[in-house]
Amino acid sequence: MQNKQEIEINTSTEEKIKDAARRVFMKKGYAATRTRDIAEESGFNLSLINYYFRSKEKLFDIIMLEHIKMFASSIFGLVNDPTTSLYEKIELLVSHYIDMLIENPDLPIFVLNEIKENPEALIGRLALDGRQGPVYLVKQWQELAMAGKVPTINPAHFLLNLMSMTVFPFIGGPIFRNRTGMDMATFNAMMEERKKLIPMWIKGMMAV
Amino acid sequence: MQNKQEIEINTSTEEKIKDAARRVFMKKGYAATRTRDIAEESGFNLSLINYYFRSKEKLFDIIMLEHIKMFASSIFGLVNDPTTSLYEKIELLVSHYIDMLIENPDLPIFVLNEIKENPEALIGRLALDGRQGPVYLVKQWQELAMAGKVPTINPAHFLLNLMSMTVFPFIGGPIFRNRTGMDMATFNAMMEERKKLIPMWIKGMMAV
DNA sequence: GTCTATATACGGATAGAC
DNA sequence: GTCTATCCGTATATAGAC
Repeated sequence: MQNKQEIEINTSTEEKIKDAARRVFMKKGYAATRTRDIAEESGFNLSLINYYFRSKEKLFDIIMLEHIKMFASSIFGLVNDPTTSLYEKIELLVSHYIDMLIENPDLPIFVLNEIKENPEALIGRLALDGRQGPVYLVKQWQELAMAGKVPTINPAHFLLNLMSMTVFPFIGGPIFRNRTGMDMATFNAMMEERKKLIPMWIKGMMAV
Repeated sequence: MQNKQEIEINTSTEEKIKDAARRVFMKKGYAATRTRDIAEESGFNLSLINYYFRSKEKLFDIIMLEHIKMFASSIFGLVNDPTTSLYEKIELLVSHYIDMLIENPDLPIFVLNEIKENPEALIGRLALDGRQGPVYLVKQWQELAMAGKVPTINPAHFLLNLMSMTVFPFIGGPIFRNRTGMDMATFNAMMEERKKLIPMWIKGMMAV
């Protein structure tokens, strides 16, 4: 009787509420979300949110932590893989992020916005999850730099460009689609194209 | 007596409340902002907000409209100037935006986030302000394309890249600075560098 | 125009029945 | 575990004095 409920997978009430909360928080942000919205979205009663999660804030914390992990830690293995070249890493990074962003287009603006509103509480966790120690990707860059195979400008520019070109189209997506009259399917196809284009452009920038 | 107050410039109570509201809304977003915060920030009494603006929402609308205009309409003349080349337009655009973003680093995430939460209400206005009719910048691009001087991929990619590389560093700025331990002055200096780098990179991408 | 005091509504959280 | 009913703090908005 007691261990029966431990076996349950993703259809438990608790999990359903979390799923609903994820959707509502993502759409409206923390402050604009009412626990009543989450209850309605989940199909369960308002009081169950407090029964399972104590408070709106605790529920939000759990979900936010999951998102931050999704953003950061999933790429840890990738950038530390000694068997792939720097260029291959760039290709894999871009491809990985674009896949994730097509699935969750609202994720970046949600995370970045909540971090902006509450930096102390959230950036600390993000750092925790970034793991310490040297990243293999950085080593590879430094080797290229010493060999004079890479421009002398601050390498952070390239990292910024990589993230910019990958992530920003999703953040500006709603406006962009509105201004160009582009539908979602065409937009996503364009993002798929960018999996190959972005590494190519970055490569071009990095050529001395 | 009646026309005296028309001459007042930016030090009226109304304007001070608007300034305060701009700051608080920008920092916390619409939902998380309390009219009390605005009152406190302005140095005036809570009730004056309703006296001058009827409601929190109306005050927000006014400010948001100003921001959207700032974003969109200030570049109208620039992209329609027949006397500058396409490349010069890119340089001017990047330079213009980076200046604005150094002044108002929180502006993009604020505007993009509020638009995401309330697209119907806000995107319509943005379109209004975008003015109709052909943009000279687009004509110049098409001429280059017909002359085969530009790659065959969707030109929207370049527009996206331009905006991405210009705007995104400010959106991701807090995280970026935290991860790299970079201070604000160094960050801004890096953004200044990008005024020259971004047009150069875009030019490289556009070469066939 | 600007303030104090207050009406009114809303949202998070809990008590308690089932 | 899940529901109904309700409490209570907080936030917007307004009435009315000065």
